[in-house]
Amino acid sequence: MNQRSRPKKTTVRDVAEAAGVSVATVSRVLNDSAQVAPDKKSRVLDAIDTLRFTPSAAARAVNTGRSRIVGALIPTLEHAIFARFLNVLEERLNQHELSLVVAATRGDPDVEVARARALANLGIEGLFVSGVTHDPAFFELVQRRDIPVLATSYFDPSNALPTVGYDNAKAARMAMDHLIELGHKDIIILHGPVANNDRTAERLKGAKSGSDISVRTFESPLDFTAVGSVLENALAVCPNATAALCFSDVLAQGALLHMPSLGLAAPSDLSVIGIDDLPGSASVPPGLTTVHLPVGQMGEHAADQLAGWVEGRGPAKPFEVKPRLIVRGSTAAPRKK
Amino acid sequence: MNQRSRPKKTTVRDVAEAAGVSVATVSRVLNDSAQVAPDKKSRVLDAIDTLRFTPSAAARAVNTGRSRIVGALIPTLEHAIFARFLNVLEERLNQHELSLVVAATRGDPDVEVARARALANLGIEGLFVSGVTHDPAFFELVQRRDIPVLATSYFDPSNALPTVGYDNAKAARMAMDHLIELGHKDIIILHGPVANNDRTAERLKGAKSGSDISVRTFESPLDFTAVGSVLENALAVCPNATAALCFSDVLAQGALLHMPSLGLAAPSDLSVIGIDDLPGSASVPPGLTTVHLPVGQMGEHAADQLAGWVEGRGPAKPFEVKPRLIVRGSTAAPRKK
DNA sequence: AGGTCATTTGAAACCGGTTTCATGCTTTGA
DNA sequence: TCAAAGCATGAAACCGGTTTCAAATGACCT
Repeated sequence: MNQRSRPKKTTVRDVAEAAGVSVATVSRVLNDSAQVAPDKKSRVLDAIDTLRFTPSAAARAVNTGRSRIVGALIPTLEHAIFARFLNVLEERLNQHELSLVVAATRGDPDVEVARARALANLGIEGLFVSGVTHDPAFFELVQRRDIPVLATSYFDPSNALPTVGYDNAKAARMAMDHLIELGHKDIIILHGPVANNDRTAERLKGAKSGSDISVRTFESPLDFTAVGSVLENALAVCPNATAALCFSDVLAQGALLHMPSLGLAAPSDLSVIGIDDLPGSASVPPGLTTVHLPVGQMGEHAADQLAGWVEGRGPAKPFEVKPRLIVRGSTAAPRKK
Repeated sequence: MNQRSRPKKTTVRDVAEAAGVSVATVSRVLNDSAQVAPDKKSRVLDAIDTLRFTPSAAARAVNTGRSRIVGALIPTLEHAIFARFLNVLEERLNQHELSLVVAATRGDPDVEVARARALANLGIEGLFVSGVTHDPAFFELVQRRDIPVLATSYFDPSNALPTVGYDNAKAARMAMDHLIELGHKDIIILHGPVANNDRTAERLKGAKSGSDISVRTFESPLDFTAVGSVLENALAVCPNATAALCFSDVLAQGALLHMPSLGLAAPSDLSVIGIDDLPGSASVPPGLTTVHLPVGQMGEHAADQLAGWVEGRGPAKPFEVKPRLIVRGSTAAPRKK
């Protein structure tokens, strides 16, 4: 009752017969797992070639207990910052001969659990997630199934989950300090959705700590267009604000693009600073000052760490990638009023 | 010699023993594959629960011959258009209980073959690729391994590969026609890398056909920043150009952002039109006129078609999603000279 | 009561690989 | 020269599920 008429795959037994050896020997040449006499080896290789034999990954996985697949739970592929991370992650995992299966969670904890379960059922050996805050059902699942989990886009060496990423509070703090050093005293913060997003929460904490500047925060969808009206509203509430700290370059770029229609110029009327450093941030006039998040580096280390973990070289060690302030044209000292 | 001390997984036999039934019965409740008496069924369910049993996907795959994994070969995750496509694709595949493993090819045919091989070795049941042009080794591989392949971002019902996507020539033609209708007669084309990219090649064909307007084409990296100097150079070569057709919104946005520094305003000095309709294209002043490519719809159909194929419901049927012109502020009739 | 038929059920074979273990053959060393 | 050690090899067990097949049970009918 096969769906596609399966043309009875050729197996190791076929190869063994064709080469006149035992299946054990075939398996040995398949994995270089032991010495086999040169002549037999080449006979096996020939048989493999002429029979167009390709070993079944599933059958191998049954024996070895290894699927060589890891999963990544990503809030959304649509944000360029995740796409860049994934790009590097996939490439690096490939070097470890691991495959990456992705699942988007839409930032919804329930979806995350559902997707995690699907990945677990698939037999993933390890899992990447964003941040350290997750549904209890998620933690129960991965613990029950004994799945190594690595948290990214977050750094906290004391967390139960090993983290590879940046300190979000510090990143926000860096942006804040830059504005303060320039002399800004009335600063508004534009941030993305904070629900179920510990990265945003950390940034808020970081921005508000370490100085006595009082800030007003405004939430905006992570969307170039939507930020326009949010910014307009924010400036209505805080007419004396001289600087806007945006927790994502998406928001910052959106702000810069919409300011002209509000009769505002950056940085003279309003300094704008972002976090991420997306491609394009350098190009949006007058050039977006931002805190660069080294997601490429993060991807490499995350891949290496999880690979090491699933290879049995011990649990992943937390690793911090350092954000870096990039000053461009969109920030300056506030104009004397 | 296990890496992680594997705590001898619990198996169907354990469950069978605990529930006092045979393994066959356990398998039956696992798959709802046949009637089993309610009391036995619940005993099995209980045993599964208390033993925290989770079936091995690999073992199942060995018997059924189905891995429930499909692959996607993507030039790069970094381009927003692919990210949007993947997002929808993944979600839709999930509804078919298929998992998606992604591999980036960097637009390099050799990398593509290598990645395809890795995916095949993984045991994927089907594969998405971009466009219909690929290395001979690629075609040999997928044919040899009998892997259903669906080409996306491309539509050509007569191609050997089933295609789900848009007609690239038509999309470019639509943009061109819009400019011509506005009265433009001197048009420059900015396009991304054409090597190993049949989508770009098709767009070039489409843009050049159907009218006697002569165009000059310029290649630019798909990069917000790089396009600035390419545009500058293009305008030096074609000082009388009144419109720029960009084969990707990335290029078009980049052009719009750099024009002020060249002393140019859109659309009065130069009309600019793109293809893609990225998020943000509406926000870049004066609003980018572009040809919307419905990649979300493409993702849904691609997922449905490939799912149907691997479920044995016959090969995928070509499906066209229709590009649509979206007129915003960046195009207008040429100024009288 | 006896026969037919549909429904549950478990023993055992099977899927396609890997791994163990005993065997026979070749070296090496005293 | 003969025992001890080393090596390549194949038979068979095994991994953790699914599926076949025949037996057992029970319902239905004349």
